[in-house]
Amino acid sequence: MDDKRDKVVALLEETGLIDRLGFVLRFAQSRVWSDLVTAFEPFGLRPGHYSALLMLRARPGCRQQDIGEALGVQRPNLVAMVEMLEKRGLVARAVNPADRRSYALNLTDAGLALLDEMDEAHRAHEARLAAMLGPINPAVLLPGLRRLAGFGEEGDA
Amino acid sequence: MDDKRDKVVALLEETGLIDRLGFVLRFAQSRVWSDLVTAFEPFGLRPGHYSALLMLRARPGCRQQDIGEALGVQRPNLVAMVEMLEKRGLVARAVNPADRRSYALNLTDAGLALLDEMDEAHRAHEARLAAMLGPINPAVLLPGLRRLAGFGEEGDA
DNA sequence: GAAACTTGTTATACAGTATAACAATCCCTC
DNA sequence: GAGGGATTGTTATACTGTATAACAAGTTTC
Repeated sequence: MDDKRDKVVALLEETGLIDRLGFVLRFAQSRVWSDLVTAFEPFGLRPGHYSALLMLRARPGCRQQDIGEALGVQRPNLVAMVEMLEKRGLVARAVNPADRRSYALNLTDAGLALLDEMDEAHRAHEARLAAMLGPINPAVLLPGLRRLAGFGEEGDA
Repeated sequence: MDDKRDKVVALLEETGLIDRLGFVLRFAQSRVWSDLVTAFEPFGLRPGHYSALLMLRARPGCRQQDIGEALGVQRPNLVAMVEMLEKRGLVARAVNPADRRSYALNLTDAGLALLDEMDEAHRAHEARLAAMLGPINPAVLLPGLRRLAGFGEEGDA
C-alpha cells in the first residue's frame, strides 16, 4: 500500500517539486492540519475554535476584533464562530462599559474545562507530529517557520 | 507600522500558539503561498498550474490522473485546469492508442517556453523566501517538512 | 456638533475541495 | 468471446474558507 506513496515521491523528485520549499510547505501543512482537524473533531470544534479559546484564556475580556487580528481572520468570518461558541455555552459576551459597540468576551467555566480537554488532544497531536518527524526535533523547524510566517525572531528584519 | 505585527506576535506568545508546530506551520504556509500566488499572477496562472506543467515536462504523455495523484488533486477538479491550459495553447491532448479513455498530455512549445519564464519567477520567489529566513538555511527545513508531508526520507518510517 | 473612524453584523461572492453519478473504455475470468 | 468489475474523464453539485461592500450603533477628533 506504500506503492502509491512511493510513486508520488518519485514523481515529485522528477519534477523537482520535492526541493521547492513553498510546495513542500504546502503538502506538509495540509497533512498536519488534517491531523489537527481530526484531533478536535470529538469536541465538535475546529482548530480555529481552539485558538480562539486560547486567546480568551490568555486575554480575558478581549474583543472579537482582537481575536481576528491575532489569528488573521476577517471580522465578518468571526461572527458565526463566536456565535457558535456562545450558543454552546463556552464563551460569554459581557457589555463593555468603556466602549458599548464591542463586547468583552470571556470563557465560561464550561469553556475553560473544555479547553483543558482540548489541550490534552493537542498534546496527543504533537506527539503524532513528533512520530512523523522521527529523529528530527520539532524545535529545528520552528525558528524558520516563524520567520516565514513573519514573526521575526527577537526584533531583527 | 510594525506595531500591529508586534502586537500579534505578543498575543501569539501569550497564548502559546507561537510554539505549536501545527499553527505556526499554517501561518507560514499561508504567507509563503501568497507570495507564490502573486509570483505567478503575471502569467495568469496559479501555483497549481505551474506544478502541473512541471509534471508534463518531467513525464511527457502522462495522463490527467497522474497529475492528480502527484499533486493530491481530485479528478473532477483537474478538468477545468487542464481545459484552461489547453485553451491557452500550453498543453495538447493526444489520443492514447494504448488506452482510448485517457488522453496523453504534452507541453506545447509555447507551454515549454512559458514554463521557463515561470521557473524564473519561481527562482525569484525562493530568493524572497531566503530573505525572509535570513540566517536560516532553507535546507534546514526541508527534511522535516518532507517527513511531515509523508514523503519519508530514504525508506524509513 | 459634524466628520471621520471603529465594532459587530448582514449579505454576498468567489476559490478550493469533496462526493455522486455517468458514458466510454479497459481488464479479467469463465 | 461475453459479461462483470474496475478505471478515465466528465458533469453536476455541495460545502468550506475566505474576501468585499454596505450598514447601524457607537466613539473620537476637531
